[in-house]
Amino acid sequence: MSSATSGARARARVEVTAAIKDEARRQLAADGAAKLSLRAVARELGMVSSALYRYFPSRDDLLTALIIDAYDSLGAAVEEAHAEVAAAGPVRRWTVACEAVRSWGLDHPHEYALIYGSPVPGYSAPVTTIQAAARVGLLLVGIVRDAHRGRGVAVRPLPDTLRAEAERIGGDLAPDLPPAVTMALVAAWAQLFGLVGFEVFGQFNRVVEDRSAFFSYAITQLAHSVGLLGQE
Amino acid sequence: MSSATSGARARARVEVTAAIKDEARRQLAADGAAKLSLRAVARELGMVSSALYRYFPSRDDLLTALIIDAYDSLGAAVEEAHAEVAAAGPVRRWTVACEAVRSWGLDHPHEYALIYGSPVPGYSAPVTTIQAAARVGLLLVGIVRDAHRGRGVAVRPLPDTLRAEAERIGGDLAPDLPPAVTMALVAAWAQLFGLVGFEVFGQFNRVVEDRSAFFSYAITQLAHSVGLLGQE
DNA sequence: CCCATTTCAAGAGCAGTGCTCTCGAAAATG
DNA sequence: CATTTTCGAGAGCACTGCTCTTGAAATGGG
Repeated sequence: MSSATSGARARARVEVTAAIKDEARRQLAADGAAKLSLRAVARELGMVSSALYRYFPSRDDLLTALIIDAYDSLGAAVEEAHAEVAAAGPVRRWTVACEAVRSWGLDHPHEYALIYGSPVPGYSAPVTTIQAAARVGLLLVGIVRDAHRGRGVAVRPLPDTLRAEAERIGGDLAPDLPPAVTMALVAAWAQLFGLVGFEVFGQFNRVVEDRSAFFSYAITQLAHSVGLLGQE
Repeated sequence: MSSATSGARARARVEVTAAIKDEARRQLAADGAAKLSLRAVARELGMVSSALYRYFPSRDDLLTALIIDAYDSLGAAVEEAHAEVAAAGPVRRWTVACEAVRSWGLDHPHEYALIYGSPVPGYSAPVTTIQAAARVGLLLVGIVRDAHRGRGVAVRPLPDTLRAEAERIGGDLAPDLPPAVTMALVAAWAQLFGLVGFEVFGQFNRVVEDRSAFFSYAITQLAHSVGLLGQE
């Protein structure tokens, strides 16, 4: 029962697993999560549907694997885009990271819906996905923290009610950040995905025309709100 | 072929249609859109599944009807909550409206997912839904417009690139609003649903503990961004 | 090296789904 | 009253997720 690699057998297993995920990802990107069919995946791979259950015990498990991959794909895309401007100032780094989230969402609408739209399988995400989901958030934290170390950020003061909460959140990942900045950053994090989600899901359809310009404006406002620009 | 009411027959038809939607809404609220089954709805109503197709030509059409109803339900909830503080200042009106959106989302997570999560049926929403979808947005516009008429709102200046866009958007529904306010309002609109969506879909799960306090803080920041508070 | 154990693909089969078609009864219309 | 339209019921098709059994491989210990 050892999960260790036992030679050619184990190698074939990871290969088949990867092939299944690849084909599933293809169907997901083409038709969305609702139309993803285990039987169609198996058919396309030339195997019978019951064989597929040796690799994924259920459709939801396959979907969960795709969710984690989607988080990873988004995280990698954002990190890659950010890496090219890692030496620039915080505003540029912030802008590039946010734009990368938007680009990825527009390029992968169904994957975006899978992770930031309604959670399709069970209700609460397995713990495995949490790490993958945190990548973008952590990168944004890093940008703001560097800016704060560099020259101090100015943000609207925080109500006392939230001081403890902000210190608790900040304690885990950015103890050097003032509580007001931590809280503003969490809000900006959610708001960024609100902006991208509205565009990806067509909520801007008869409202906003020049969506690139609008998004660029909106994330600049967000940069303000976390103290990356001028005084606030 | 007249669609006018032709007596008892037409009355029965709207009654059955309503019963179908009610039962479908029940299943939607209980198990989510993915598990909504035409056959189960028919079974529960004591009719055979094929009879249901006389009222809704497909599952997607039934879902579309539920989407419109969900938009209306949300719109009504927000308008009702707002009506009780219609005489108060703009900040209170803004706060109450945003809180009503959050409450409705937390109370109806599956309906919320249906309209603001991934669009389940076809890709682009039918024109019918647009009106229903606009209710909350229009209410927010009204609050900010009143505030502007009252004593003028102050907002960060708008880049020239977006001036035309802002005037186009504002021209349809709030010509008296300065372009910078219009644009900030559109952004705040999307960001509000980003905040609610993150909470409803569990994205705050191991991050934010006191979500009520956090939300209250975040929408106050949004009120700032549309010029409802202090300077800036 | 050989034999017991595990791993896996294949097939049949079950319960459920959306949807279409036909048929007969009932209601509405001229 | 006769005719047209409307509607419910049933059978049936193609599809889904999933389970169980069967037989052939590959694996690993004696």
